[in-house]
Amino acid sequence: MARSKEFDPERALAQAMDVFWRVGYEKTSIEVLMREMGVAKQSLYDTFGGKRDLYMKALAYYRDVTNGEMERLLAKIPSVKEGFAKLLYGLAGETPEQHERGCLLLSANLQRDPSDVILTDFLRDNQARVEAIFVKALRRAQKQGELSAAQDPAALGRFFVVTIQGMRAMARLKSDRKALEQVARVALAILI
Amino acid sequence: MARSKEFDPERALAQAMDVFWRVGYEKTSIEVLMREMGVAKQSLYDTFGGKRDLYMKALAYYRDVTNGEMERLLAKIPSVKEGFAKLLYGLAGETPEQHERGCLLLSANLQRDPSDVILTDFLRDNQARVEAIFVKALRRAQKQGELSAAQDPAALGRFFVVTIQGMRAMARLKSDRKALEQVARVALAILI
DNA sequence: GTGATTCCAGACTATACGGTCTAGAATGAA
DNA sequence: TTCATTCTAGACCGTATAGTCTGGAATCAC
Repeated sequence: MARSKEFDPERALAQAMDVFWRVGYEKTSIEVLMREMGVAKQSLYDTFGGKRDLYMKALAYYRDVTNGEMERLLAKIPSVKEGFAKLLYGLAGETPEQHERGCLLLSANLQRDPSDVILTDFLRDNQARVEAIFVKALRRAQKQGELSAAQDPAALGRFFVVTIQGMRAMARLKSDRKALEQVARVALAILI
Repeated sequence: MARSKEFDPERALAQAMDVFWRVGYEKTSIEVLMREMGVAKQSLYDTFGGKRDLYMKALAYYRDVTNGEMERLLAKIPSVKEGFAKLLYGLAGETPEQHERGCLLLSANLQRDPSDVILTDFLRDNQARVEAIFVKALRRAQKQGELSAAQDPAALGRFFVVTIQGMRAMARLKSDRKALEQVARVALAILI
């Protein structure tokens, strides 16, 4: 048989995600990817395909990690309102470096070529997934009597997707915890 | 003396802005700028400096136009709540092409190199300007008895900046008027 | 008309980058 | 040991692009 891989593909993918996250797709060169991933050029192309394939894999990896965390957070906290508060205040309280990185998928949305249907569909699908996570939690809140049955979970879910993306954009421009907490407080007041 | 310019520099700048808006800074080539602006290469460099100088001028132009429109809209409508409603529903009701373009300055924020302090400062300054426009309107609302004096105009102003940016991000990904109107309705419910 | 200036078209340069290919060393199963 | 496979290192190629430079035509004040 053959020689076995000397690097851990998942670990290398995580490193690639990290680079794309910090630097952005266009500005990331194959050279820096090789260095950060610790993989030679030929191995990179053999294992992940070209730069764009690697990018798409990194996006999927990012999505799985972050959505999983979010879902777990909302599920484990009895009070749904508290769960959303943790989410928003947690975002506000991130480090300046984290604020600067922002959200890989939001950056992907604003850097993408609109004619790139593969990427666009991927991001649309992800937005639907996040909305679904939020709607599920909001329905639970209604069932628990925490949230008025008159409210529309779908509308509220979309609202929080919008709020988080807006906060991410603001945080990326200026890492101002207090300002972000003000926004979080206003947004959370919707949940009555 | 000399020959006078054959093109209108402001008109050419508006065209450049349009290209950067649709295509993004990185993907915009000098060649397409020349074509769309109707200006030869040498004239472009003589009049506007390099690509980056032109970009910065286009951003300033965009800022002046859009902020001016926003300020005028909020000032001319007696009810401040109605003014914000017009703003948000207006955004929701834009054409798919407009949604896809999104906001030039939001794109600039998410495409920028964080080490680019000139651009970063420019965008921070603009965010402060927009917040100030909103705060001014919200104070008026309080004076008119339209908004509770217990509310914090600074926090609400930031909240609407965040909401609009989030809506812009969502609209760029998927031009869904009804979904955006749902979000607008939820956000406007804050104004009590 | 004259001369300074600006216009346009296009050649040219330097650079960066994605991707392919070559060559030899390292590895592991049969 | 043998041999297929994967590894690393780096040469190489094609392309795209920002910016400079050249040259000749057009324009305007004097």
